[in-house]
Amino acid sequence: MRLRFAPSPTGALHIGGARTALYNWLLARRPDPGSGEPGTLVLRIEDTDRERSTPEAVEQILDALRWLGLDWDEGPIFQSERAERHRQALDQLLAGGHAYHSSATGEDVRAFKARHGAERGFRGAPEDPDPARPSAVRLRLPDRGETGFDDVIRGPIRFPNVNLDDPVIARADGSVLYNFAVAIDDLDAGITHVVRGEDHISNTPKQLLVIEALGETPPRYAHLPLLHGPDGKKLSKRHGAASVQELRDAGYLPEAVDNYIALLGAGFAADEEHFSLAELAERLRLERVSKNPAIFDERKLRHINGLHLRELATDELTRRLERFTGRTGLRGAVEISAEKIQTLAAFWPLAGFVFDGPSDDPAAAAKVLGHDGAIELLRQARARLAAVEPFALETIETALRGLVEESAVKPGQVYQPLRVALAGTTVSPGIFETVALLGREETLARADGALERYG
RNA sequence: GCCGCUAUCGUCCAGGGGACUAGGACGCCGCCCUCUCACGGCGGAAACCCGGGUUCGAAUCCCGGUAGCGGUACCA
Repeated sequence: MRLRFAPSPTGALHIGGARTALYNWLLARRPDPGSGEPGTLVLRIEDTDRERSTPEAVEQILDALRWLGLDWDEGPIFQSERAERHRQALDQLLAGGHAYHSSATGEDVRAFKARHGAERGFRGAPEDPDPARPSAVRLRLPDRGETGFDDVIRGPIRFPNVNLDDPVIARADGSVLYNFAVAIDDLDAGITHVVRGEDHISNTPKQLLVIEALGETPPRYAHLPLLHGPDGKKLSKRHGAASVQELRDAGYLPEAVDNYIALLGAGFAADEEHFSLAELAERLRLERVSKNPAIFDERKLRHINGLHLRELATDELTRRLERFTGRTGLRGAVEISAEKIQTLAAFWPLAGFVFDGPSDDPAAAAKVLGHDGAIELLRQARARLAAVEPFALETIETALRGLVEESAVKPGQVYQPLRVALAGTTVSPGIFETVALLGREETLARADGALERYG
């Protein structure tokens, strides 16, 4: 199996494009069910639009792919670097009478359809090339018969040739168009399976016709369903995150992103959905991929992210969190926060107080410390903590639970004022763990600070 | 308009002629656990687009309609 993926080099790696890349990668990274041989993955860059595909933009795409844990065996191959070969194939078609020069414009095509009916494909009149006035090149299509293929996911798809326009395959300036270039490149790279988005279904007959005119054998095609935003429309910025880069910035783990986007359309049995890349590669079966478009649901991504996050060893999670936040010395706080966060971004709002001091949340203070007896209980908690020996998790817990029992109050009446004194907020990691991490000196200082301010 | 693809809970997936009283997950609601928030556990509400046909029997197969989406460039 030889596969390829060809992201648009516009800087942002769209989530749909990421899934296409991932599926190709998964398919290539496990032994072919038939031969037992591993597949080969070719990266192709469609970079003919110089405005959008700068070297920086291309590098951003590659970076996003690497972040997802994907690699490739050959490439990147730049479409722009293959101009000579494209020119040669074009000459071959021209010489063989499969293509012809045509200066027909979009206007001419519309006029043609007005005469022959909207469903009638455009057929142009061949013109002699005039060096003074270069013209575009169109592929000559047959009127009879149909062009079709057996989609691995969807089954047979057929297009009556009579409905297809003679496609322009080269511009007047000699540069070739995507549907021509990609067909040549797939052939030359020996691609056996083209796995891409559903938006390419109607491009397929054009590519097939090019390959046929060249007398070559086409690869197999599999068209993946598209990904949409929660409103059913094409996924875009206003849906929150539309690119892999945005997901990374939002604190998602690459293994969770891989897991979730692979699930959208994977058609796995419903009993499990928490997978590593290796497990995904083992299970993915193109024939089972769903045919309907999926809606990207960030809430489910969060859930799966939480699963992968809690699976990380503390040291590894610490490493990632330190890189994400740009801070160091986070390990202790990570240890007591890990089970409470779903994304990397959730860590600092939960545990940042350990390093930056209690956050200033007057509403929380008023709500908790304003209660009858809260200040007094905080004072007593402070006193007990001052006397705890040694200052460790178990002894701290014993001391505070003792206070709860002896005061005959609900646990929260002791813990919440203390929490607000230490963290500034009503939500934090476990109170005993927080006290132990802060240490006696810091804990007492913060308790004193709260007593002074609100007492 | 034309060409094409698709149609099961709000969402993602199972189920592909009888095992369907349609299953799981996310989300939502309730309860339990509990120092807050999470995690975890238990329970609940929630779907076969519509109409024909085939068949003893249709969510499942066929046809039509409708809807959604994609394409319709001298873009990729």
